Amino acid sequence: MGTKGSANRQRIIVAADHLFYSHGYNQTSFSDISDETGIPRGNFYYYFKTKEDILGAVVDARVSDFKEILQQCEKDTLDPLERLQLLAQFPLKHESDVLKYGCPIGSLSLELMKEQASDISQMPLTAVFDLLKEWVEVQLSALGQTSNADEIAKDLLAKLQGVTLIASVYNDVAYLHRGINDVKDWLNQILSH
Amino acid sequence: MGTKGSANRQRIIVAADHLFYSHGYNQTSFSDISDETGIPRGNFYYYFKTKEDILGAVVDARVSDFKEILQQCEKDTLDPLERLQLLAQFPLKHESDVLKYGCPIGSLSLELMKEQASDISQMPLTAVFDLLKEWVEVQLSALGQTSNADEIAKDLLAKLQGVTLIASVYNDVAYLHRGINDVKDWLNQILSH
DNA sequence: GTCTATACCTTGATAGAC
DNA sequence: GTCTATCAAGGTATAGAC
Repeated sequence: MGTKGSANRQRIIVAADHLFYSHGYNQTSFSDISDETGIPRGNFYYYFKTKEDILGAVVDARVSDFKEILQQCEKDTLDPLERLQLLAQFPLKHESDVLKYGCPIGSLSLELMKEQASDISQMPLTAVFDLLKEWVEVQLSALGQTSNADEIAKDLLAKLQGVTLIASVYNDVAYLHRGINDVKDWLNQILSH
Repeated sequence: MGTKGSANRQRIIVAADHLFYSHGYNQTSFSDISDETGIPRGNFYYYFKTKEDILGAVVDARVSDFKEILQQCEKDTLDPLERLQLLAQFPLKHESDVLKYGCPIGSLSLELMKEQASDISQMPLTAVFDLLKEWVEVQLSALGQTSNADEIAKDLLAKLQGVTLIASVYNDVAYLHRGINDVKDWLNQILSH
C-alpha cells in the first residue's frame, strides 16, 4: 500500500485526533503527538507537509467516523424519526469526554473560526457539520418535512450543541441526560404523525 | 489612585479582552497586546505577574460589563418576562462579532476547559455564566417559577449558546435572528400566564 | 513608573546521515 | 523509510537602566 495508508501515518492521525480534542488544536504541539506515538518530531514531515495537513487528515478521519456512525443508525432502524433519536442521543456514548472537553465538532469549529496566523478558515471545518446536517435533512424528507428541512436540521444541531456546551461548562451529567431527552421529545413533538 | 486603576493597566485589559475574543486566549501573545496598545511587552509585568493574571482581569471586566447590562435590562422594564426577552436578544447587538467569533463567554469557556499546560481550570471561568444564570433565576422567581428555576435557566443559556454557535459556524445572520426569536417564543410559551 | 535589552524555552520546520 | 541534529522564529518572563 502507498504512503497514504502507512501505519505510522495512521497512528499520527489517531493521536492528533485525541489531542486536538482534549487539548485543542493550537495547544497541541508536535512534541505532544511525538510523546503519545513514540514517533520522533522530525519524522512527521515525511507523512505531512505542515501542521495544517495533519488537521486536514484529522477532519477527514472524523468525517469517515461519522459516516460509519450514520450508517449504523440506518442499520439499527428503518424509521427516520427513530434514526434522528439515535443521532440525538449519540453524545451520551461519550459522556465523560463530552463533559470534560465539550463536543469535538463544536469546540474545534469555534477554535478555528477565530482569526488564525495562517488563515485556516478555508479549511473544510464545517465538513462534519455539513455531513450531519445533510443526513438529518434526508431523514426529514422521508418524514414528509421537505420545505423546512434545512431549518429543522439547524435547530437540531443547535439544540445538541447548546445542551452539550452547558453540560460541560457545569460538568453536569444529569443536565446532559435531561437536555438530550428534551431534544428527543422535541423531535417527537414536531415530527410524529 | 492605586496601581489597580492605572490607565495603562486598563488599556491592557481592554486590548486583551478584544484579542482573547477574536483570536482566542492561547493564540493571543504579549506582542499582539503590545501592538494594539503601544505598550512595550516587558512592561506588562509591572501590571500583571503572568498571562493568567491578565486572563483573570479580563474575566473580571466581563463580569462587570454584564452586571451593567443586566442592570440596564432591569431599568428598561419591570416585567421579568420582558427582561428575559431583552437578555435573549442581546447577542443581536453584537451581530457581526457573534457571527465571526461566536459567543465570547461560550467560546472562552470551551477553550479553557481543555487541558492546559498550566492548569487554569481553577479559574473563575464560569463566573459570567454564573452571573447570568443567577439573574435569570431571580427573574423566574418573580414570575412564580421557583421549583425549576435552575433547570429553566440552564435551558435558556443552552438555547442561546446553540443558536449562536450554529449561526457562527454557517455565518448565517438569518438563522441567528430566527433562532433568537424562537427562544423568545419559547420564553413566552412557558412563562406567560 | 516606564522602557530596553535579553535570557531561556518551545514552536514548527529543515537537512542530511543511515 | 527512519532517525538525529539543528534552524529560525516567536513565546513568556526577567533584569536593570532611566
